[in-house]
Amino acid sequence: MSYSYEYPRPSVTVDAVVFGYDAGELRVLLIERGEEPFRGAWALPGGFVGLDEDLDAAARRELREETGIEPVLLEQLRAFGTRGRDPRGHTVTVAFVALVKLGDHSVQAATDAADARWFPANDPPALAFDHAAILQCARAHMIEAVRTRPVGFDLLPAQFSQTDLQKLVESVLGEELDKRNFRKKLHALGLLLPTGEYETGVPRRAAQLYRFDAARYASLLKEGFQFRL
Amino acid sequence: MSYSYEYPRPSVTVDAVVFGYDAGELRVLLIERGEEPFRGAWALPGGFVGLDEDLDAAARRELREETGIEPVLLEQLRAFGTRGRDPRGHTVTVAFVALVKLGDHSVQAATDAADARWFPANDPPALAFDHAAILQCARAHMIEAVRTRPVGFDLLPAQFSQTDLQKLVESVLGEELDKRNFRKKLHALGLLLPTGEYETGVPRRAAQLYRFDAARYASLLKEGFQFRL
DNA sequence: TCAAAAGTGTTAGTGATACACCCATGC
DNA sequence: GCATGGGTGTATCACTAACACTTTTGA
Repeated sequence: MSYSYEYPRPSVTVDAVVFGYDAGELRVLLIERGEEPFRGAWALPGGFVGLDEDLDAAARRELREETGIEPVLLEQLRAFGTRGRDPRGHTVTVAFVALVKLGDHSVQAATDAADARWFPANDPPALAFDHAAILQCARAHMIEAVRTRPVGFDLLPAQFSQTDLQKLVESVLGEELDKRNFRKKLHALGLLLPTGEYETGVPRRAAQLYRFDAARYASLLKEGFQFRL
Repeated sequence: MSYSYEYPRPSVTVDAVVFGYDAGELRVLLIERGEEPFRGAWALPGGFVGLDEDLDAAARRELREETGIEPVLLEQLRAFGTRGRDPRGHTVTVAFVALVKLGDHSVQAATDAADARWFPANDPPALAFDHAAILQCARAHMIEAVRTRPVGFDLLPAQFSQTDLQKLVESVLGEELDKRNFRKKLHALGLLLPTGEYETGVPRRAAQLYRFDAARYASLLKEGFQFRL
């Protein structure tokens, strides 16, 4: 007996909602389940927590194993533990949200994932377990996050135009924003550095590219600064 | 064998940070542990999740059993699963925040709680496990909550003065607010109904008492209203 | 020369902040 | 009559929201 508890217990899993951004659309990474239950269905990547494993370490490990992705930003959403959410028996899952720059990663399914692909976050396929509810919760989390933290900088490539960032924010919020007001706020924050480079290959005037001033953001945070778009 | 999984697994517990408000101070309900580990230490009420039990049901059950309290408002904070947080073996706990009107409840310790008492939330005793970190997280949650949701109405008696509410908000935020501005915002929200009754037994002009217009708040919420103080 | 997006300022309104005095009451 | 908090309004400032045209470029 490897446990010191005598109690019967629910199982513990982690699931990750991995968001990326591509072609003007927020995307979510899903795997096709290669094992029962829900074999052949799409699901969030995730799996069982090891006996002596931190929750976030477990989430990273499952992500790596099932999809080949190593996210920079991974944060906990919350736990889901409704009775009956897993047909195999009572299972509590701790859901995480991860953000990745899509260009930095090519996904490759492995272990118990038959396939791994990006889907539109706002129009996903049917999902296994209660993963639709978890995704829904993660999208609500993103709406909050995109306004109060510079998450756009984790989703976009290192260099991006102001319009790129605006389109991303709009696609998360599901509403359009005024270009001039958006840029005014952006410049007021003082977190954008022009790189001196420009878009290429566009059939119109090329936009200035910027990068995120992470050092300045870190120092502003220490002074109690609150990001808000 | 009562499990259908072959995996070794962490244990799952729930812990509740129960906040009340009394004598101008935010308070937290703690129990004195009657069992090892940490016997005799103060801790958050909580315990093991039953094999087929919803997380919030488990939290309510543990609260009832250990302290006699049945909170109206109970919401999940997040899961804590750092390796080594429980000396008995890897244990994941899902923490909840509950708000109660102190006058409605008298606490009484039971089951594995030797004692149950209210402590100042901002100056608690040393706590078992990682409960100090959980409490810290719950306090941060309250700071956010008190600004964006009418939580004051869950902590105060049914009738209260504007000053009561302001003092509560101030004690959660840890900063003082301007009386006139506070009242202006409060009235702008339109959620306070004067009851026509007044404070009694105070050696000065008695303050008008109000109650929270819960029906109006519910209907405002449906229209996409966002509470903010 | 056309299409498509880049870039750029002003105004009006709304909400936030700062601030001080008189009033009612109980002792 | 005095001490205590109850109750009230105004002026300023900052931020938000609404709004349209010219410029650059590639095809």
